[in-house]
Amino acid sequence: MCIIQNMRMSQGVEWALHTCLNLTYVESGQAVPTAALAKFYALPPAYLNKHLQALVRAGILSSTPGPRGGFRLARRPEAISLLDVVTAIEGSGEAFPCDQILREGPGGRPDVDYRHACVIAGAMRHAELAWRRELAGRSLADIRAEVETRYPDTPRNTRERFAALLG
Amino acid sequence: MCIIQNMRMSQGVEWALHTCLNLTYVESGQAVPTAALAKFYALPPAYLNKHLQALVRAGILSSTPGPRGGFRLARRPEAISLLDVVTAIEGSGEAFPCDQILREGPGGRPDVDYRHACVIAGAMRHAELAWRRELAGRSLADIRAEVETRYPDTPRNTRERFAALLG
DNA sequence: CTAATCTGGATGTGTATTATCCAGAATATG
DNA sequence: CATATTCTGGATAATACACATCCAGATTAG
Repeated sequence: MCIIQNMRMSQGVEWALHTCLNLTYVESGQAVPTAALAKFYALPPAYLNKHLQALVRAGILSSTPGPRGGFRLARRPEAISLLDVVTAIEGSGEAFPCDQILREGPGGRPDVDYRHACVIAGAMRHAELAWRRELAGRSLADIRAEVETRYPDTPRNTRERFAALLG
Repeated sequence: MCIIQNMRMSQGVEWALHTCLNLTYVESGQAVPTAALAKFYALPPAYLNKHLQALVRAGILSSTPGPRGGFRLARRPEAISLLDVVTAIEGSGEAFPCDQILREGPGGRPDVDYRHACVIAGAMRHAELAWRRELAGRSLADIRAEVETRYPDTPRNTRERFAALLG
């Protein structure tokens, strides 16, 4: 009966955010392979690796092949925003798809780009900017600080799990 | 090569927003059938009708069956926000899908609802609230006023097109 | 040299979005 | 009252996309 749907970002965003956050607890210089990062949350390794590759392309992670290789943060946690991670996985395209239906409307002209001229598209873009601004204002370091305030065991738990997985 | 995707809302949102905006130009009391609303932008009538039904269920439009029937706004344009229309089509679910992967992590517990406990999920929700707030702050009347400032021909064009379609 | 690991392309699978059609109900008009 | 018009909602089909796997090739530690 209903066609109601949900604008959803891919689950990979969740994987990427948690994985990046965990990597802030790895002593710098040490790389973590896909297999260990996947086991951390029981994620499918091959597919998680695709997302890790996207994070490397975005300059958020760096990768090293070979034994003792894997992934590590490419920048300090203070310099990685939630928006950086979201954009790396989801792309920077707008959530409101302006198909420029005004072209077919009265007074519509084929030479006008209604993605810019349309007031509705502008309003939707404006709202998305507010969303991006919020995400850009929060770094992995901010998130980590809040986590440690609310769940003091997290650093120990995380490091122990990594130790076990890398053992 | 890439798995980069785009969080996208359905195209129906664009159809619904433009259609509702056009309906603000119809003299109240008059209903416009699906066929006319679809021709306005050369949209598929049967599918547009599904979206119109969703707008009726949301209390944004009211519908009348029979000859001279169709759809009209159920409230004044000042009382219909962009968020109302977006929610009617897209639903009110969150765009960030928290799959609670923390359950599988160190110290993860099956009895905790990580959609609330997870700091990352909270930050994503916070950003979405900023988006919703922007959309809730803009009414169809606001949009119409901005349209008329920038494109003074719009009221005449819209009414003429409706007159032609309603014959 | 060998084993470990990343990279990126090819491919498969299932779900969601897009779209159509039809039977049934409601109603204006003559 | 008969008829044509229009909405409603269910069934169904086509297409696109998200999710997932696998493999060959490149890189590097030991």
